[in-house]
Amino acid sequence: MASAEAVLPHPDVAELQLESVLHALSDPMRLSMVRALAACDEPCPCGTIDVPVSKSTRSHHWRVLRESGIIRQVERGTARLTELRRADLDARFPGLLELVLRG
Amino acid sequence: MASAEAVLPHPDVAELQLESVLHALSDPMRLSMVRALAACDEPCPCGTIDVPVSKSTRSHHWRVLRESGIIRQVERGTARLTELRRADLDARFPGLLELVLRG
DNA sequence: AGTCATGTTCGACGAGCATCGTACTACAAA
DNA sequence: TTTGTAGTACGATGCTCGTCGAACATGACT
Repeated sequence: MASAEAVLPHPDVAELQLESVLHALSDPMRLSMVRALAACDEPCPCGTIDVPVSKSTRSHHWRVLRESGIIRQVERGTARLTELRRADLDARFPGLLELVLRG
Repeated sequence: MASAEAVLPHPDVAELQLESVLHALSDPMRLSMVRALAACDEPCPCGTIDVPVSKSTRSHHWRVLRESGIIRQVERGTARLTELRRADLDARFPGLLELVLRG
């Protein structure tokens, strides 16, 4: 059958808060997760991005990134397809993402 | 006589850490301080920028901004002349400051 | 000298956060 | 059905951070 996809709650583009975004990106672990995610060119299960922390901590970080509007997640089966909200971030904070990815 | 100026320790341009800068800017109070500072076109005593916190808290925030490399401070008399490190920030993280000041 | 202004430092307090392990949910595959 | 896989939720722990007041330092001005 067609894959059942459930969308999680995400902040709208207009609701993105600079403080929240900066705070989310100021954590080294989350920063590396964002950079790793940028290397994928398609939405990928967040489990495929490995970071040296426990499963629950990783889940926590993805939540922070999602709630600040940096990533978008869609549930498919047991997996949670994750991608950067490039266009939204560029629209709201032009240049920020590029800057962060360059390091 | 010539005004006695003492320079405080500042991180070098090459030492600026993205995480530290983002963390410093992710606090609403510090963000407003940076924006207020940007409105001055000359180095001004940090006391002239008023924020709704106590004197010691304000001092703490200036220290965080200085140690992350966002501002430069020079002592002159009892005052501490403060300015944004625009050129340094632009060199290291192009576009970031402009983006932050725009909101 | 004495006083005022500018700003730091210190200790304390409360809130938030990064981290973990365990328990739990839900889909998939055998 | 049973087992495995992907991920969340919860409670606990320890650290960091924003905040304050009080004390201190230092230069300027009378």
